This record gives sequence, structure tokens and C-alpha cells, in this order.
Amino acid sequence: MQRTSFARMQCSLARGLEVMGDWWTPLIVRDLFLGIEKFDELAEDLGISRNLLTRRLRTLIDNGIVEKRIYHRRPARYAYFLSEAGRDLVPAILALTAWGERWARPAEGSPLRFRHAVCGHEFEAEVCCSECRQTITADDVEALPGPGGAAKPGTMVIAVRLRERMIAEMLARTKTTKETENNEGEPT
Amino acid sequence: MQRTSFARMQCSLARGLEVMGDWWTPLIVRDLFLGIEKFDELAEDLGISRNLLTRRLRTLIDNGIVEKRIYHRRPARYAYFLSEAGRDLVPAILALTAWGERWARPAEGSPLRFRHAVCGHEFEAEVCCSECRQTITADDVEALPGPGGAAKPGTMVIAVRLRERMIAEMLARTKTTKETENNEGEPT
DNA sequence: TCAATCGGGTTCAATAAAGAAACCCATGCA
DNA sequence: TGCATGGGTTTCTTTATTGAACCCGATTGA
Repeated sequence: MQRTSFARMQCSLARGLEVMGDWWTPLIVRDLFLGIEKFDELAEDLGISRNLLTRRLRTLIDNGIVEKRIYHRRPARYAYFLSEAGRDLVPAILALTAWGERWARPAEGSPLRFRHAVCGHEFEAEVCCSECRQTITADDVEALPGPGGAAKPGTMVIAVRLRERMIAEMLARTKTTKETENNEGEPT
Repeated sequence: MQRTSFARMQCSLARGLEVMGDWWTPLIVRDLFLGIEKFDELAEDLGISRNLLTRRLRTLIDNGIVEKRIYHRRPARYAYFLSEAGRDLVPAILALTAWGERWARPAEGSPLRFRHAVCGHEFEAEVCCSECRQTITADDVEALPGPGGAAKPGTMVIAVRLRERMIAEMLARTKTTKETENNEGEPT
């Protein structure tokens, strides 16, 4: 049984997970971000078995997240580092790390802290709205149907649901609009 | 071979992944966030096999991410929903979704858009600094050794590296301080 | 009255992936 | 000559994932 791929799912989260969803992969990306670049150092730092590290690095390279550069010929020795797409994953990783800090911090305290070079402060990663810059919580987020809402796995039920909800809301709005037209000036 | 657990790792990311690192799990959490709450709807929306969905829901409940509520007795029927810790995962999920939008958007366009109820705009999730509110990129982040930097898998090499780097920086700073003391007023 | 359907699972066999440990190989170095 | 180093590959065993079939109490419809 081959594990079902998320690659064809009609969903950006699934496509992100296709790359980052594998066991170990986010930890590898984090280590590369922190400047660990040699195979043996990665294996030692994480305690991952070497054959699995080989496989993960290969798929990360295939997916355009990691690149390798030869730093010594004969025998060939490689340094691994993040591509542009890989570096763009770092903020998302920090967001999950911040969740771990809030809900599952190790008893001894966390081994890493982060400083924002721009402002100079130690910080927590927060997820914020691109429009108003305020911190986002689940309660503030409404989902809307997008342009590509097909009936494929990944959004089978959701797409239909959202469409129904939109129609219901639009009907309700039409109704209240009519009511306001009938008795004008009255606040809704 | 039992898959190595991340739970004992000295690292908040690993602890986040212990909960969210399983294949399918983030998609399940997203569906619960979007209001899908019944077993069959989850199975249909995602195309996940039913026994695996059973297992995932059980471990999510064990980890305090999901709760279930009985909505019909005899036969018992359950609705699943996110706990407080589960709802707090949503921003991190949105951050990864935003990465997928940037680097792996489906050709047909994304099936979902999100509106920030607070400001009323459609938005992209951005990861920002808790101190200065600016968007964070990998280039702006410096790692510092934290209070719990032990030599355990997950931060074996990193902890040592960071400590060395810190010491080197402090030595350099001491040196320049001495130099500045010797020829005062000269810019460094 | 009988059959079909629904919601929420469990069981089963087959296949894929994770894991530890051993092995390989060209070079550098003592 | 012998050992260490870096970067893997091979082999073999144990788990995980998968589709498909099955189960069970209630409800609905003919």
C-alpha cells in the first residue's frame, strides 16, 4: 500500500504537507536553517538513522527545498543548505515551535531562543494578518470558497459546505436588504 | 522498528511535531477548524481510510488537541471539535498553508480563502515578531542558546555550536572593548 | 414486516516505510 | 601499515498505511 500522496489535492495545506509532512523533515529543515550543513552532523544532531537521512535529503532536493554544494572533490563531500523556498519555510516552522513552547515546553526550559536582527529583541513567532497586522486567533478567521473549489479529496465536503453557507448568507442579506427598503432608515 | 518518538527531545519544534507530525493529522485539524465534525464527513472530505482516521482521532484526543461530544445516544454518535490547544494550532497551520500558496498553489486556484473577522479583509497569514510586529524572514532570525540546551538528540550539535559561537562573539566584543578603551572615541 | 440506510466504528491481509547495524570506499594522516 | 573521516548504501526486521469487508443499533420507506 503506497501512502496516499497529498500532491494532487486541491489544497495548499496538503501541498505544503507533501513537502513538510514526512517524519523528521521539519527537524532537518530547522537544522539546515541553524547552519548545520554536513551529513554526519545532521545525523548526530537529530539521532536519525543514516539511510533515512539520505532519503529525506534526496526528496527535499527533489522538491526544491534543499540544495547541495560540493566543498571537497575526491572523495566528493557535500554541504547541504536551504533554497529560497526552503528559507521561506522557516517562519512557518517558527510558528509551530512557538506552539510547542506554549503547550509542550520541555521541563528544563527550551534549548533555543531567537532574536530578531531587525529590532534586536528576543521574540516569539506570532501569526498575523497581512492587512491589519494584528495577531490571528482561530476565532477571528472565516473561511470563504475560493476560485478552485472542486470536489476532490482534500476539500470534498468543505467546498460544498462553504458554498451552501455563502448562499444562505447572501439570501439572508437579500432579505434584510428588502426589509430595509420597505421600512427605510431603520437600523438593521 | 518503532518510529522514534520526538516527545523526549529537548526541543519545542520536536514536541510540536510529536502531535502534528503524523501524516494526515494537520489536515484533520484543519477540517475540524472549518467545522467538519462528524467521522464520516472527515473520512469523505479527506479520502482517508476509516481505521486510520479512528487512530488519528484517538491520538489527537490523547494529546489534548481534539475533544469529542456525544450528540446522540443509542447508538452513540459523536461530534469532534478542537480543544483550546487545538484552536491555538490553527495559526501555525495557516502559516504553512500560506507557504503552499506561494510555492505550490494548485493550477485551478486555491479552493479556500480566509477573511479576518477583526478587520474584515481577506488576508495571507504572515509570521511576525512579537516585539516589533514586522514580518519575519529567515535572514532576520538569529538563534541563541536557551536555558535548557542539553546534549540530547534534537539539539546535540546545535547547542554546542551556539555556545561556541556565543563565546567567540563575547571574546570578540571584549577585544574591541579593550581596543576602544585604548584609543577612545574611535568608531569600531 | 422486511429491507435498506446511516453513523461510527473494527478486523483483516497486503504492501510500503522506518529503523538499527553493518558494510563500502577514497583519501588524509601518523 | 594502519586507523580515522565523510558520505553514503545494503540488509533485514518491525511498524504503518491502505482498501475492502464486516458489525451493530436505530431510523426510514415500501
